[in-house]
Amino acid sequence: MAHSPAQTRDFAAQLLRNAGQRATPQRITVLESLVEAEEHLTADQVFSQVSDRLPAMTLSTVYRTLERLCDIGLVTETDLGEGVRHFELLDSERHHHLICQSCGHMFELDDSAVETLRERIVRDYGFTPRIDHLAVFGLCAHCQTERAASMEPS
Amino acid sequence: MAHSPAQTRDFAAQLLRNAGQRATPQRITVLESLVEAEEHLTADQVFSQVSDRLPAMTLSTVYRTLERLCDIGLVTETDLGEGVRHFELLDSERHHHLICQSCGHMFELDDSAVETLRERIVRDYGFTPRIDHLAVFGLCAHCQTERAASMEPS
DNA sequence: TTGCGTGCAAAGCCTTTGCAACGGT
DNA sequence: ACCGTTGCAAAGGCTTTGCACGCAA
Repeated sequence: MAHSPAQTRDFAAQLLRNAGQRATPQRITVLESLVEAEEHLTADQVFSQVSDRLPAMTLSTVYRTLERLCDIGLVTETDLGEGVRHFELLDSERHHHLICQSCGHMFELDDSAVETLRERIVRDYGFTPRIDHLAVFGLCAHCQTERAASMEPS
Repeated sequence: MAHSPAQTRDFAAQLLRNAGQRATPQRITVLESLVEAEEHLTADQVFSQVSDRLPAMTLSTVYRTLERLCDIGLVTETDLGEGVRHFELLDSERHHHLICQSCGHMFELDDSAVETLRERIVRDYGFTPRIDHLAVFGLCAHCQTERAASMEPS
């Protein structure tokens, strides 16, 4: 299932060149770290990952690279409401998150749940939504029963 | 339809006291400005509004007040993806936004479009979502046709 | 009176930017 | 060789925090 390191690097370099971008080691490695992560990372997390292989890497380059990757549609940016942006590879496997405001736990939300919303927006508003990564806040089942219990003093 | 200034102030003070909070002029005026705005404001916008009436007001008090108001459920926080947080009164009139990534224009999205999503999350995940204010990015009808046109050179 | 809330100022974080050196193509 | 990229360092914008005074209850 997984690719060998070399394969991933070549793959990343190809993606860049196909998009008409220069395939610099920095860009390749940033992309590589997102491919390997298979989940959303903050700029800082990308930076630590990449630093291991490119000691001279800087945070500003990470930001500039991530911005570029978003521009060419290889990466999406999501705000999980923590005051930090998250970045992830934009592949066909869209997924979303349910975030419990009480315990902070995160659950994956299947994209099929969002499909209806997407269709209605297109149909009713002629707007093409780009719902790549939704973050929905609320209360998880566990915290919900817990909260209900604390309200029954008897 | 609209309330008189005095009514709004009393209303705001009541809301605070009912929630077990001290009704200080600062808090009342922040709440008041959100009631009058009838839309989402940034902390800074609230600050300018309130400053007119309370010259000694500070931004940090605005932030502390807004945080408190969110905690007690009177206000919601939304991230419209501009690196700034927006706050608004949480009343029954939920509304959402479609934001065009090309022209930046914002359209209102009716809450009914989100109802299905809300129901599915409850049904399939036992999670109680709090979708008070959704921001959906994408392309508006206008920019869409424009983009399509620019891709037909003939 | 008794804390909680506020003003002020400073710090903290994440992110962006200017500029000269560097390195893909 | 050329022009886009990078490293470095500094600035920038939004938000939070410590502390002593002031005020709602």
